[in-house]
Amino acid sequence: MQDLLQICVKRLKERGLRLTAERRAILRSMLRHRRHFDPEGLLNELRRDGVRVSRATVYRTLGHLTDTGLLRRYDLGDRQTLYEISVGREHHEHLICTRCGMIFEFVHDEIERLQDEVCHRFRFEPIHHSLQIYGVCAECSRLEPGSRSARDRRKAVEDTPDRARHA
Amino acid sequence: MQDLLQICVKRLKERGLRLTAERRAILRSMLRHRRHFDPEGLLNELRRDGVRVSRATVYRTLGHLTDTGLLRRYDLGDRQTLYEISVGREHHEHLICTRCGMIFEFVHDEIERLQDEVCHRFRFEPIHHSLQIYGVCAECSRLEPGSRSARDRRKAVEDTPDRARHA
DNA sequence: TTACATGCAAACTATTTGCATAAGC
DNA sequence: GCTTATGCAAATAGTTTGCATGTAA
Repeated sequence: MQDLLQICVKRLKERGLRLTAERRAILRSMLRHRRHFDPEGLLNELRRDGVRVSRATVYRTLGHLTDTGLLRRYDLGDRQTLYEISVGREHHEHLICTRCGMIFEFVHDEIERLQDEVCHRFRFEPIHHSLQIYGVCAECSRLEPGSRSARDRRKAVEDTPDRARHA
Repeated sequence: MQDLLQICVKRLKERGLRLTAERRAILRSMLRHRRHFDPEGLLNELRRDGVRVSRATVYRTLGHLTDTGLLRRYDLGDRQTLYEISVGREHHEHLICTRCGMIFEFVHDEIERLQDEVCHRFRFEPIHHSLQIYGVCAECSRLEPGSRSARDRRKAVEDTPDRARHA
């Protein structure tokens, strides 16, 4: 994790981006995430840690980090935008439970290979991709016969952003 | 196309949804699209045709049609939400050119099969999925050495919503 | 010292909602 | 006639931007 920070700092400098106190704090905070995070959540963490940083700066910084390839941005629909560190992490796909909002990840080489094949056929130069499968996770189909929308449920669990939310 | 209208009308009635003049106009308008369309574009078409309908009604109706399975909604990221008729159309994936905004579609049974396999492994019950590959299309990599963002370009071409935008 | 970054508040975009009125069935 | 749908305008959520001020290099 320390070296990840080094890599990020190096990359920023290479791009002529300045290492401000705010950016340092944002890097530190985002590097704590094993998985994805969203801008608002990151902002909350920063505030909780006593870091004074504006929402605008968080958005601007996440944008820069995405541009420099240090972050990947995923648009999961329903107004959910997630970021995750791309350094040292394989690209992966998402299973999104529409009941509890839980997001599972999986890596699938063969699917990736087939995508490349398609791109080649279209003479399309792929930069990145994003596969989301929406449905009902094992726990939810076991526990809940009714269904709340992912959005409602997400609001209810927003303090437990990174792990399974089942009991 | 006439029968598609019949199917839609039938489905609405089954769900106890009323066939208002506005909904009729929305159905007529959306059924003209061979491919995807977006809410704002549809609204513009309706207005162009002299139909008086509010934006709220368009959104509400598209929501209903999606709920009843007559439409599929795709969230392509970068604030693009597209709809397309699902009746009589296979599900497909998207190649999105980040320079010209052009969207290509492809169907890939093997990728779908592998997805089902993954879902099964996770005991995840898939409802729908969405695969987007972002990159540069053949024309763009040939024509334009520089690159405008998809968003900028999209604004420039918003009057040609459904076809290739090259030359 | 100078170009780049920040904070603030206002703007923006896509979408949703409350409520009074209108109209299918 | 009862219930559902509509239009309007205001609300919402997420994100971006203009501008004066601050600061890394």
